[in-house]
Amino acid sequence: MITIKEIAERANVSRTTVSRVLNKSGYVSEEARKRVQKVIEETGYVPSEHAKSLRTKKTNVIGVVLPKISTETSNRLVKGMDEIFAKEGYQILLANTNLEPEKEIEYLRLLKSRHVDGIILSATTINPSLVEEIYNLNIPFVAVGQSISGLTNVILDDYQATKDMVDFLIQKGHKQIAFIGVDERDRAVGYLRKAGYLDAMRENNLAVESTWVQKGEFNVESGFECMSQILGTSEKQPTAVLAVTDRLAIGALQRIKESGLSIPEDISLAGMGASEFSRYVTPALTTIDFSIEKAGREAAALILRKIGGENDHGMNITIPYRLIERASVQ
Amino acid sequence: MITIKEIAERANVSRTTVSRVLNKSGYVSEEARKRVQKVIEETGYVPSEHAKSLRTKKTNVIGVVLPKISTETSNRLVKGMDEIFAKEGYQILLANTNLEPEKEIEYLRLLKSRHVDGIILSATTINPSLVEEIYNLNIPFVAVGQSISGLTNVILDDYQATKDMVDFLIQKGHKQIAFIGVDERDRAVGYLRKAGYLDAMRENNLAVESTWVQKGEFNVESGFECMSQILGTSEKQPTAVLAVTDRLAIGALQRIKESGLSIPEDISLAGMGASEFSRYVTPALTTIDFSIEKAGREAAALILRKIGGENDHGMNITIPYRLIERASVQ
DNA sequence: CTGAAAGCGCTTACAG
DNA sequence: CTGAAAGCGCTTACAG
Repeated sequence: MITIKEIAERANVSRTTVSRVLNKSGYVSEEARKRVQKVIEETGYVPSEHAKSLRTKKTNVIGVVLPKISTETSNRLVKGMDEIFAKEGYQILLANTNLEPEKEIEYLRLLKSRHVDGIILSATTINPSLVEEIYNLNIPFVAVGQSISGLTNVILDDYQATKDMVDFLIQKGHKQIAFIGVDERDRAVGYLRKAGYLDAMRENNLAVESTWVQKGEFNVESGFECMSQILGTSEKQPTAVLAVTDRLAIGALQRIKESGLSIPEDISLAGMGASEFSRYVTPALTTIDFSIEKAGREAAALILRKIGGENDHGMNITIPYRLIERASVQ
Repeated sequence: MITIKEIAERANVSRTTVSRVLNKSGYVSEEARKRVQKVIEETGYVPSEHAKSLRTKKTNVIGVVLPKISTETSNRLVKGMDEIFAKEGYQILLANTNLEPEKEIEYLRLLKSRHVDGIILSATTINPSLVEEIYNLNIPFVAVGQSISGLTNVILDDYQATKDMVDFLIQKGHKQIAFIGVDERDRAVGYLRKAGYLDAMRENNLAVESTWVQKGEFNVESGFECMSQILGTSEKQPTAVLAVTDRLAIGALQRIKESGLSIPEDISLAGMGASEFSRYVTPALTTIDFSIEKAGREAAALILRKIGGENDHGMNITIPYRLIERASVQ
């Protein structure tokens, strides 16, 4: 690999001068600049970012820790962040924890050792040792999806969005509403969305049969099975079902169809997340758009400001959501 | 940021010794090791990868250049790669060109300057100056999706897969088969898939009406419009339609339904790509599974071997595909 | 306008 | 078993 030393020798100047033309800093005579640029052209020399950042303490790399690499949410988040980062000359170093909690701490340290300028964490479950690690990290940090106290958080209003959706169903005349959730250790999707559902039901004086509340996982098959449970074990059949993700909702949709019931005539169905394909299933799915890309953009903008030295003292930004009404609810 | 120097001082040893316990290399007395480890624990010291790789010329980072960050194909590719890389302690540095060709060269240089150990490029359109740049890069390199001569390529058999799908439709009794493609500058998805379609038709002595061959873009709406063209302008209506991506196929599906025709009774429909939701539309979509994750794993494995010093002299690996038969074709 | 020299935080022959 | 010193490829006061 060719270095600044070789460029300097070939152009008959010092390394200092080469550095100056590279960074367009300080004075360099037109003549010297020409010679250096010519040699750089000829050799295809590219300065080493490592050596540079060893001095400058700046890498222009942001570490992004994802719970799962291949979900639509992760993708849209990364897409939103990249929109901002690309403009500012930052790149993303990916760290996929694959839902293994030990990996989070491991990757946080790894990213630190790589001297990323900042870290964005898309959090699902958070435990005290993780939070402790984050505090000690001492690197600009933003959490997305969960609120960690004392840190800067970009959050989705999981609780209120779910409540709104249930209220919407109630307004449509439904009184028997089932719920397909996920493990409550996932505070946002599991705990808060369930709380939103339960509170909305309670505030409207609607009873909740225990079989109406199912716990699934983040995939279509699980939605199918949860729906089987609801259909197979409930004394009173629900007239509407809310699933906390579109994937779960689509699984439920398959199951409802297979049992010969129609949507929305027999059962109304709603999802959450506004995944791309939620509008292309039949019937199109009523869902919540959480504006994940926007969350990504906000997180990126925030971390850039922190890197720029701004101290926001642990502010929270809540991304607005909207309810998308489609044919699956009547 | 705390450095090896400080650890050495606190533990009352030399930096050399600290380095040795860090890397578990050379001899260190049990006593010294204990002292050093204790100090590391206490301080939360993490060695700088930059300084390290400045010496060792190794970063354990692979640059991945993607044409678009938020497509299912990109995601599955990255997922496959990450499965392999995570095991071997490598991380992915993302570069999203957003389909802007100038960005490819720019990012290639940037990745080189960051001393990534290797680069994987998911290529769509390739132009001579890009290829030239790649040759000059002099870094372990693997291309996915397109075959670039002289390089190591992981390719999908776009031509044969499309031909197989058309043959399958013909075998089902179809003679009037329409085709929704994309710009042929995209060699794999645009050019080769179209060639597969045309050759299959010709070899079976089937005429192709010019209005049956439409060119769209990579989204659902475009499939909808292409289908409108086919339905609105063809003298003979096709009895089957093949779209080169599932997204295009789903757009076509919407359009066919809107015109009051049924699938597959009136028109059979096939897509390509086996996107997650292709099975959840109604009717479920017949499609080609290209095993993108596997392509990602193969690409990752290949680049690791190249990094390990193996010279494969520009080998090509073709990933097997399979046709998934579902309800949308009869 | 230019360059010698120090320093960023590591690793690694080399000598003891 | 241990450490002094050189060196990786840059940048940046400082001096001229």
